[in-house]
Parts: sequence; C-alpha cells; structure tokens
Amino acid sequence: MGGTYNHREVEAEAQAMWKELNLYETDLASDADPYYLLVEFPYPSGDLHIGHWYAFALTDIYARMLRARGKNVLFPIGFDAFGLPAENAAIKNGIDPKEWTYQNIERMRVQLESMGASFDWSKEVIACDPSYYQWTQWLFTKLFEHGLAERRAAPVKWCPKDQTVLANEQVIDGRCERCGTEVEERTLTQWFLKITKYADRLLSGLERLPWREDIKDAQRAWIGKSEGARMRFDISDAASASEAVHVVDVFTTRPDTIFGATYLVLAPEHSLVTQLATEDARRIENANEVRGYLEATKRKTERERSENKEKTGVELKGVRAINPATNEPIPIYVADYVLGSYGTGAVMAVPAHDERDFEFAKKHGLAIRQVVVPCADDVSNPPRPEFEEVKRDTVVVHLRDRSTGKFAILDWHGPLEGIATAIMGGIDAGETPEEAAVREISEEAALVGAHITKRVPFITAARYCASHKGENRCAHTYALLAEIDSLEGKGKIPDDEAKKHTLSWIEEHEMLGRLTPAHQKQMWQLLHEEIALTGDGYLINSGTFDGRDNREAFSDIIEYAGGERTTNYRLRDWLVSRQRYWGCPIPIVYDPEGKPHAIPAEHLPWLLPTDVDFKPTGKSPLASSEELRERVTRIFGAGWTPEYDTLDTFVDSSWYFLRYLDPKDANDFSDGRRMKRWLPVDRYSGGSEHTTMHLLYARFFIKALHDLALVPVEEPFEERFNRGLIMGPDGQKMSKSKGNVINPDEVVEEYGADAVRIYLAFIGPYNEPGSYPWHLDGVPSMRRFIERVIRQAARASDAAPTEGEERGLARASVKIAEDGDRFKLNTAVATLMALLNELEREQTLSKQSMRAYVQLLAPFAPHITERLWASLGGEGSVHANAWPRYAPELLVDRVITLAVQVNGKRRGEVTLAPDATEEEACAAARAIPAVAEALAAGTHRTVYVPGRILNIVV
RNA sequence: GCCGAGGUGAUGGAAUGGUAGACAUACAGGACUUAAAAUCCUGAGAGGGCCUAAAAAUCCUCAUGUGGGUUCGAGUCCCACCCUCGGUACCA
Repeated sequence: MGGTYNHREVEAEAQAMWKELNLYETDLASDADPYYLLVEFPYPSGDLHIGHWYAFALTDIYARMLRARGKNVLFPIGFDAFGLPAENAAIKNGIDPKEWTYQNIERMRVQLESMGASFDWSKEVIACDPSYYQWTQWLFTKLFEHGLAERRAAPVKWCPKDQTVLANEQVIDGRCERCGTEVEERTLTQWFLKITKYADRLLSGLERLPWREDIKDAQRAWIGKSEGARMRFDISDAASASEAVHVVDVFTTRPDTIFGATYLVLAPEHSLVTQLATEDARRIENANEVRGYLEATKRKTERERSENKEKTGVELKGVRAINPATNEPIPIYVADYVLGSYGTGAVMAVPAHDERDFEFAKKHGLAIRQVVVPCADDVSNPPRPEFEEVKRDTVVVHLRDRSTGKFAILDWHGPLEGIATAIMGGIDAGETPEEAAVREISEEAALVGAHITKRVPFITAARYCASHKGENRCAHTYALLAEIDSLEGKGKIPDDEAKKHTLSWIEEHEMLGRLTPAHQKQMWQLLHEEIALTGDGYLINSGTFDGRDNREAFSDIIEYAGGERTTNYRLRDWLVSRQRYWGCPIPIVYDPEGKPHAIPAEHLPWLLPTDVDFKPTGKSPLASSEELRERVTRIFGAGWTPEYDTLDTFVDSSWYFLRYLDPKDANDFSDGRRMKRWLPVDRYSGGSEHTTMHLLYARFFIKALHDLALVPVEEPFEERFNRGLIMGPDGQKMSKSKGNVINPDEVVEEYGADAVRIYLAFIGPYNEPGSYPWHLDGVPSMRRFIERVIRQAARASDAAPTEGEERGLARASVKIAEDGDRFKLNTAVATLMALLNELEREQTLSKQSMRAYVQLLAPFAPHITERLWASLGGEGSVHANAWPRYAPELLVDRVITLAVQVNGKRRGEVTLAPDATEEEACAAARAIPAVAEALAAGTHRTVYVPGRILNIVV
C-alpha cells in the first residue's frame, strides 16, 4: 500500500463496530445535557446526491463534536416520503407508489450509512407510513375541531390538456411541467389551514430568534404586514351626485394623502365591476367597452399579466365616487394593476404620492395633486428651538451650459462655508418662480439670456436656521432647469457676490456627489426623472390639516374622512387540498347534507385506498376507489361520502420533528415529557428553498398546537442555518443536461467517505448563503491530508509529549470547538492542517499527542480515526471519548511577536512577553532603525495595545 | 424597481478596528527515481531601490470593487457610486 490505505475496508470495519456498540442511539429520558440537532428529512428519490452529503455530513461532524463535549445529542433521520415523483412513476411505469417509495428508502439507507453519519436510526420516521400519517390526520382533526381548518371555494391551477389540477410546484413559468400547456385558473372547493390568524404572531415571534437577518426578512416579506386604513367611498350617478347608489371600501397605507385622491380604481374581479357590467349596466355609458376590457383581462394568462407592466384600464363612465375628505366627485376606473386578491380589491388613487397611480394618471391625463411636501432639516445648519419659523418661497436653479454640458455649482463662504449648492434664492413678492430664477442667475452667476427649460411639478421644503436674522426658515422650493448657450461674454461677478461664493462648472454625473443639502439632491433627482413623492413631509391642499406633519395627522385624517384603521397581510391562508394520490388522506367525511365531519380517532389511520386509477381525469385518484366509498358507508352509514383529496406534503413536514421524540407511540403523536425536555430544536439545518414555505408552515403548526395545549413551545427551532449550494465543476448548477453532476457514490468509492467529508467541510463556511463549485482536485488533496496523518501516527513513539505539541493541541481543541459552534467547519479543518504541519516538524512525536490529534480529527473523518486510535493504543471507539482538554495556561504564549508601527505603518516587529509594559515594548522597539529615528525626531506619542500593536505617532 | 447578502491573489477561502492573503488548490523550481507516479523541500500579490557576474537576505512604495470620510491605525466603521448573487414583485 505504501502510505496509502484501503478505505473500503476501514469504513466497513468502523461502521460494523458502531452498530455493534450501538453508539448513536440517544436515550431521550437521560438526565444528560440534551441537544437536538436536526436536518431537513430527505425525499426518498432513491438517489443520494451531493447536496444530501453536504447537508448530512457537515451536520454529523457537529453532532460528533458535541457528543465528545458531553452533550446528549439527538441526531435523527427520516423520510419525507409522500409526494409526486412516486405518483409519476406509477402513471408512467405502472409501479405501485408505495413499493417505489419503500424501495428507494431501502437504497437511501445504504447510501446514507456510507457517509458514516451518526444517525439514530431507532427514531426513524417515514411520512407515508400509516403509523406516521395516522397522527398527521389526528392533528388535522384537532385543527378542524378548533376552527383552524376550513373548506371554501378557491381558484386552483388547471391543465386543460391533462385534465388535472396541478400543484403550485408543478406550474413552471405559467405552464404545466409535464406537457407545457398554459395553465388556467378554476374555482374549486378546497381545504385551508388558517395561517392568517397567526400572521402577527409569526411576525413578532421572529424578533427574539437568533436567525440570520436575511432569513427573517424573507419571512417578514412573505407575511407582508401593512398598517393602514379602510376608507369608504360613496358611488353615485354622475348626473345626480347627491344620491349614493353603492359604496366601495378601499384599503390604503396612506390615508394621510386622501385629499390627493383624484380617482378610484377597481380590480377587474371586484364585485361592483361585475355588477355594473351586467345587471346594473344601465348606469354606465360604456358598458360594452368595460365588458370588452374584462374579457381581455380574463384572456391574459397570469404570466402575461405579470410580464406586461404597462398600465391599462377603462373609465366607468356615468358613475363617480365621492372623495370623503374633499367631497369632490372623482372618476372611477377598472384597471388590472389593482389586484382582486389583495386588500379590498379597490384603491383610492393618489398619483402625486404613489408610483403606480402616478404612471396611470400620466397615461390617462388624470389630475395629480400634491398634498405632502417632503421636508428635510438642513443637517449642516439645523433649525434652532429658540427661534420662530418663517415660511419663504425659494427657487433652486440647475444651470446647464449647452456648449460643454456642464452644470453650475456654488461653493459658499462665510457662515455657509463647506456647503455646495445649485444657484438659489428667494422669490420676491409678485415674482413667478421662473422670473426669480432668471434674476438669481444674473445675480449669482452674472449671466443673462438663460432659458428656463423645465420646472419640477412638485415642491419640496427644507428647514434651516437663518442665524443672522434670528429666525428658522422653512423654504418652500421650486426646482427649475435652466440652460445657457455659452459662457461667452459673461459679466464679472460683483465683489460682494464673489465674497459669498465661488462658481464652478462640473460634469452632470458629479452633481449628486457634490450637492450638500439633502433636499437639493432630491430636487436634482426630481428634475431628471418623473417620479411620485412617496416620502413623508407636511400637508398642503388638505383643508384644515394644512401645515401639519403627515404622520402626526394620520389618525385625525382617518377619522375626519370616516375611515377606520386596519392591518392587511399579504399572507394567504394555506391551501392544503391536493387532487393527488400519494399523499395523506384528509381525514374528513361528509354527511348526507354534505356537511364535513372529522373522522373519529378510533378510525385512524384513515388508510389510503389501493384500488385506484392513477390516470389523470381531473378528479383526485381517490374518487375512483370503490373500497373507499364502501368503507365510508360501512362506518358512517348510507348517504355519507368520503373526502377524496389528500394533504399537501408540507403538512407532513410541519411536525415530523415532534415524532422523532416518540416515533413508535401508537397512542399519541408524541410524548409530553420528552417534548418539554427536547424542544425547541437547538439547531435546524436546511436549504434556503425552504425559508418561506416549510419554515413558516412549521412555525404556524407549532403555534397552533401550542394553543391547543398539545406542544409546550411556541417556536419550534431555536437556531436555523441555511447552507450554501454545491455547484458543478464548471461553476454551474449541477444538472444531468449539463453533464456536470458529481455522483458522490463514485467519489466515495475512489477516495473514501472521510476524504469527501473533509472536503465538504473545507470548501467554505457552512453558515453562509452562496455557492461553491466542486473542485475536482479537492477530494484527492483531502485524501493526501489523511495519508499524512496516517504517516505521523505511524512514527509516533512512547516519548513524553513536548510542550510545543501540548500548546498546539490545546489551541486547536478550543478553536475547533468554537468553529463548530459557529458552523464554520472550514477553518476548523484549516486548524487541523496547520497543527499537522507543526507536528510534522517535531523531532519526536508522542503517541499521547497523536491520540489527541486523532480525537480532534474524528468528527471529520470518523472511519480512519477509529483505526488510528486503536493503533495508538486507544481503548474502544474513538467516538466514545471526551474532547481533549488542556490546562488554560497552555493557551497563553510565553513570548509573542508584536508588530511595531510608526505613524500606522508597519516598520518591524519585536519579541516580548505577552504582558510586557509599554516601557519594555518601546525599549525593545528602539532596535528597529525606523523606530529609533522616529523617537529621535522629538515629540511623539505611543499607542500600545498589549499583545496587539505598538504604534509610535510622530 | 424594492429587500437582503456580498465584492480580498490564478482558484476556494482566512483575518474580536491592530503584521492582509491563514489553510488548501493550481503553478514554478529542486531532491529522491533508470524513468514516471507518490513523497519531501523551496518559491510566489504587484512594482521598485540597494548590492551584484547573477541571485538571496534586507529596504521602500502600492495593493481587499471605485471615490470620499472617521481613527494613532480601516478588508473590517460611516457616506456616495459601480458590479455580482439570492429573495420578491403592479401587495395600494
């Protein structure tokens, strides 16, 4: 073999030994310190890919580390075994989904064992097993009994070619994943879990969780909480505005802008639109046009509607809405930029302060009325509380020189030193903003003949202190763009103006960076792009509210306009009905009146029938089961009918981690005492694709079960880590069509499981998002590392450990444990490699030190370390031993190398005791020529941070 | 568009505000070998000065996307901009 080893033999031997010693069966009742380490259970595709390895092998490293550190670790495994691939196999090849699934599970168990992972197989959970789904069903009936599951009509995705309902995940870019046909929407009666009832708690529960901010943010965005108000608009005939014929409620987050609501928009799906287009059509003059628009919208696929952002719509002529704040009649439009499914399906449009309304208003020539003036305090010259505020009208003029394309900028002197602005000044009595602009250009730049080419349609304001006048000013600002043909023949700026500022000309792209006052920057932007003002400020054109802060007046305006505060969520109730065979049957039966009843616990598990036709017919395959109908009649009586749908597989995975605690219990879904001891899960590792759906569903499930007093915690997972993605060697996502798929079985066969584990640990930090390309040289190089360890173990002698060995091991044992806690296993491996480099340089190497080294390596390379442990005289399994511990003084170096800087630049280093005084450090540093020179130069001070740096500042 | 994360050698990546590039990979040179593989040793961010026959050591300058700032000291903190990746999208 010559320096190499037979990994197949070593792995088989170690795995057999663990089985014999039963090393990883966790005693759930033990008093030892419990730690629940969870990885998302895999779907049994029958093909263990590199992503599975990354997920399980790295988590296993931490499990092993924690056991050595004295924790009683629960590291379970199971299978998320319901789902579509099994059913597709049945349709395509006529294989029984159950048989297909269990065969795959069998194959995956073997593959999973090949990783050397320390799973506790005695707790295995299989979601499609009746002993598991019995309890999925039981929990569903509990939710149903407490009103958290209900049946109602809802739109679903429908493939017209295959005559079947599709699950969301079967719809890819608006098309059926199997045949590529455009998907339609149909309305069917479906089961929902009322997750929206928990929206607020799902949101607030996030706050104390130590999860990464991006994960929490994704959940927050999914929940989509918006606080605002419901406002009521009367609808009347345009001819006789006095008599209201309908009312429309709108949801808005900006009731403070209601005085600027210049039209109303209804979604095409809004009930009032349907009514006005059909039975009440006499009220509108253009009913045909409206019906045409509704038809056109309906024909648009969801894809087209989201792709084409062009805002279309038609006015409902003949009816008007009354703005409850101004009492003005305003036009009503139907437009598909308003969604029927969000809020009330109707909005009050405030084009001045909403991007979408702004765009629509410009296109349709609707009134744009500014009601909020953005107002910023000038940070360099803020208003002072002791002064009165005075309003002034001012202009800001951006002057462009047409011959060079450059813009004028003023650098101010005197009290405004350091401030750079465009040309600006007050508007005198009787002047228009344009006239003031021309005057200011001639005064401040001594230029005549400027043309005003543009004026921003909105005004902004800035508050600042005019200390020379003893007042605060609130400057109402009009922004204008002016152009001048050339600077030829420009006049000289008079001395008194020149004293105040310096005029210079700069490139367009430099302006934003140069302008200092925030509101001038904003004006610059408004001058160049037409956008709505969505920020805060004070109110204008708002009756008695004029001058007030928009946020402060928020509630008063709601009250004034007769609205009420509400909160709206983006989160929808969870649709759990699937017209699919290979899922958990919904445990419901219908009485002869069609009323749903929960199937009593004594009839659970409510078994999935086997006499079914898998061919897609548009109905659930369960509907073809004779046995199921007979079963219902037999148990519940004639006229009773079964529920044919099955549950979304996300229901199965919302509670599996509870079942791991008591997987074989035939009388309960889990065990109360064990849940108290083991929940919440300490660390949950998974893929970022489950950030919103699975993680949110599981959190909801646990909160609901907590409220039913079934589970002792409110949050299921204390820590959550989303791992990165392993890419192909070409840096692309692995896929069969690209031919860049790495098959872990082959790599393991060639280089061994230990090398693959170390490689995956070393590839990068596990606790960060991102992706890592599979480096083809990576695994062989880890194999070489293992072989170097073997060579060192072979040369270890009975000599006593040297201090150098001990110090190295002491440092590494602490560092590796810390890295494990942070899930940064890449630096843990680097530490092991660096330590090996050190040990190789030692003249002699003791068996005792090498045993400790092997222990530190054992979580990463669990197989080979068993053999090395034995060869070094270790007893039993290396994995049954406590993590090496050393005296704390070994962690403190006798001497350290201290960097010496002069003026922050490194000029040398000195060797010192770690607790050397400043005087000692300086004395030693004199030996460095640059330091001696600096010290001789005279006045200086020193910054000394013991153990870190000595900096001499001249 | 919005939200989030991130830009460090040829590559993956290290670095509580304190010697940037740990640890690897790839690369180059050398040793061993009949030869190759394996193994071991050495080198290496870029540029320059000095000394030289040539080199090494030594020394200096510049370097963590770009431009500013805070600090004795910035990859790390602050501001603006550019780019990449992830999530999300007419959510009122």
